Amino acid sequence: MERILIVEDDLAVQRSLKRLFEPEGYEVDLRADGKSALEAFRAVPPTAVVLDLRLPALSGKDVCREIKRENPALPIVVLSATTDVADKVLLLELGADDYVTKPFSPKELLARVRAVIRRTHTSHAPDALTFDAISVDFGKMEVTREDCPVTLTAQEFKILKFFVQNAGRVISRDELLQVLGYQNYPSTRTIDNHVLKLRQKLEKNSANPVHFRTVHGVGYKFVL
Amino acid sequence: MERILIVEDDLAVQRSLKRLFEPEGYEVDLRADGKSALEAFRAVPPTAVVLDLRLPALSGKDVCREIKRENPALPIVVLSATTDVADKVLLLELGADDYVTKPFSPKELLARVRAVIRRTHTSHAPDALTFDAISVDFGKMEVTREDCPVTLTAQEFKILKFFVQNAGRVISRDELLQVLGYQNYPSTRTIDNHVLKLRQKLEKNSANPVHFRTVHGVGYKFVL
DNA sequence: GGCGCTTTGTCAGGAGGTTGTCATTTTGCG
DNA sequence: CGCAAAATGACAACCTCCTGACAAAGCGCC
Repeated sequence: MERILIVEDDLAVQRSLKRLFEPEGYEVDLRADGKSALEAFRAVPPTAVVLDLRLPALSGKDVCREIKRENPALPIVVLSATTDVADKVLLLELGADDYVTKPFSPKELLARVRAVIRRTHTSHAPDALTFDAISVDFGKMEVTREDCPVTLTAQEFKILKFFVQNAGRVISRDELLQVLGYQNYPSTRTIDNHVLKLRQKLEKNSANPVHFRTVHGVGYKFVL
Repeated sequence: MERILIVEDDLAVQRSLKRLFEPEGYEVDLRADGKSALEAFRAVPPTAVVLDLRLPALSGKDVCREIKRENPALPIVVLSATTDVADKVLLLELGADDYVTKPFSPKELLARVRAVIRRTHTSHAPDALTFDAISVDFGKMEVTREDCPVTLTAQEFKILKFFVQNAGRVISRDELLQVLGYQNYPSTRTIDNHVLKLRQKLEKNSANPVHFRTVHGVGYKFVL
């Protein structure tokens, strides 16, 4: 499902945003300051970001610039308290994709977030990736191995996608659980099972995995 | 063959743009002022427009606005002499799809033009389409199956159209709700029903759908 | 190397969520 | 009012994913 990272320090606004997005089927990740927002963004890249400009610890502008630097494709909608045109210009310069001025209508915010998501979704061409004899198409959610279609479940696909996006890096189980949208962790066996399935479906010899390596005591690492 | 309408009054830049696009297989239509640009645009709609901001006769802004008014889907890339951000904001508000500031790198301009073309191409469907024994005419809103006319309701047709336009891609129910013009209310059961109808009307065996596939936990995918 | 503890691999149910389908109600429109 | 289309609700069928148990493997310590 789609994750929205909401960065907003006012608790009342936080709550109302949560109430706005969750019933619409979005998963909401609430952060109150810029530092923790960046952490959350790095841990699990969300589908879109809703960013308040006035923030403690790290200004919204810095957060915006930093997120765009690391992931230019990730859409950001800024909540701006002022209607000052200079601000808007600045934001677009920083790379924000859209902005809504406070006080904002919930419907409008929702519409704008959806718009930026769709914009990036459709313009984000069917990016695919091939390695070994395996090719992965993220838009179609299709995977083939030696030209044979392999069916992956939604969760398996999420994990594979995260692996591919973070190829080479060691990834903890906790991180993978977050990818699946958990905060209160289910048993650690869960991840193992998913990795098992991925190995069975994608590795030549699932007993001797080449791509989905286990890093004992830490987690997993996807290579190539 | 893809046509690029280039609106640029500087003859030297004209020449270099021509030399940039023609070797890439584009047909180039050069215009030096806004008035003649609009004439050209109305005579033969190009695939994309490259528009200089500073123009005689009619300002680039007006041309941009006018073209977008008549054909919102036509992508426009603006050449802006100034790096003034106020201009950029204005352009995006006028409906420009992208902008490049002078002096620009030819490679970058080419890339951006290609990007906007691809963006619109993927969402622009042909007027008619045939698959299996089914043919769909979007202009006439007619569908036939094995030469028998099939009647679809307005909503069913909208969904079918979106499916066809995004063939192969996995589509969430939320996205489909947006297609029907909703921001929120209807339950996701509604989508299921519409898909059910489409399957009953178009699939050979609606119990084993070939074209309207369900992607468990995610949404649907239309193939072929 | 051998022992024991911890971590991971693997499997088989079962709970819980998701979807297909139908009947029914509500909406929209002339 | 009457009709058609759309939305809702209910239920069953299905699929996933989680859990828990056990086996296997890795690591540290002697």
